Amino acid sequence: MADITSELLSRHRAPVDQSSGRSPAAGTDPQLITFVELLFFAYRDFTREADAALAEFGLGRAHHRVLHFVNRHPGLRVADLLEILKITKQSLARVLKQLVDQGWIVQKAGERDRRQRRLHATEKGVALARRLDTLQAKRVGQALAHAGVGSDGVTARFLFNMITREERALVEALLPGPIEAIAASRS
Amino acid sequence: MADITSELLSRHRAPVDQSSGRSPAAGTDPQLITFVELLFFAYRDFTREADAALAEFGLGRAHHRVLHFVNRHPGLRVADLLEILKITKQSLARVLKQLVDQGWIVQKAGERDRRQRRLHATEKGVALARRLDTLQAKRVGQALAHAGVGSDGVTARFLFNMITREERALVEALLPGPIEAIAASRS
DNA sequence: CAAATAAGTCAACATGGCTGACATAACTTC
DNA sequence: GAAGTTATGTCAGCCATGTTGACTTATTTG
Repeated sequence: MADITSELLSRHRAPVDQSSGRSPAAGTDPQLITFVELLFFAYRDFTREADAALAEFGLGRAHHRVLHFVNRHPGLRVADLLEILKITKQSLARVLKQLVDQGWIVQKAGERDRRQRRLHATEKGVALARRLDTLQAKRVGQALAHAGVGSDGVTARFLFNMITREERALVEALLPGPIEAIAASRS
Repeated sequence: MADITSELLSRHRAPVDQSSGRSPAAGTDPQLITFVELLFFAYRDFTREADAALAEFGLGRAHHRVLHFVNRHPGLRVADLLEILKITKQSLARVLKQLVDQGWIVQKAGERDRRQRRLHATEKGVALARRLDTLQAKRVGQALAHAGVGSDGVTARFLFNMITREERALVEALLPGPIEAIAASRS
């Protein structure tokens, strides 16, 4: 391996370009762009382990998202999933059908409204969801542990405020409690 | 609109399921799973505005990523982009070709090594990159401003530590300085 | 000069988004 | 009870963006 890495790693001493600098977005705090990049890299790696585990079963990231939220919220309806994931019914149907056919999720008609298909993870589905959750929770836990004083509160609030304002109430309703309670709890 | 939202929003009072709780991943701090979900929602919305702006030009998220890093690091090589984005040469080639054909990016043969195609954003490319950066930087800036005491340092360290350990040095080399300098600067 | 490297290319395929149109069952309203 | 609305499912096709594998070309390096 000889080696891209060496050039990238040595950039501070030997920049790739004569001008040596980054093009700043005029009017934007250049520091913020660094956070934008960090978020890209963080998410890139956040999903990689789970994706690899899912591939063992021929599943993809879309299946993961559905299984995750169904496991977290037993009895979730299809319409709820559409709100959460912001995808179309047809996109959801494709992965949901596979999850049901392969025995990860079961559908039960709603008791009050029998048009509804309340979704539940099967035993097998719960086991997979837990395995994936554990992978991602470990990464998050490790990152929080090294983030410094007040990391839980700050991180919870930061991520929550990245959500589009109109969506925040909806997300908060899915969480175990108000965001401020979460921000305060593990600190 | 009558209305999914109402059921989701009322979950704390009227849970969808008799058991009323979430299935915890045994052995995993259940609070951490909340952070996993927050990261999903944060990223979901982080990308939406920029995606919409890109659609005006018939471009997608993949184009954005390439344009962003080329703009940030003028003279970047194809091999560097592959390392950063973790995609294959063929995937990159497709979007890069479009960006070059449409005049967002130009390629210049390397001076020392004429096999290289050093990439640069054109004036038009810089303008678009800035516009997108500004959108995302504003969102991040707003989220940081409401995240509480020490938000910059904690968030920078949190996101950086979400990156796979082996990749961190590479990312750090792309940033304007060591992560600790970034974590310390805007605090 | 031979080998290694940087980049590009062709072909085929998978995943997961999208639109539009239509079907079915069950609930709600008049 | 008929008519309208709602929850869900489905067919068909398209697009963006990822993948593998095989091969080419130009250039640098040993």
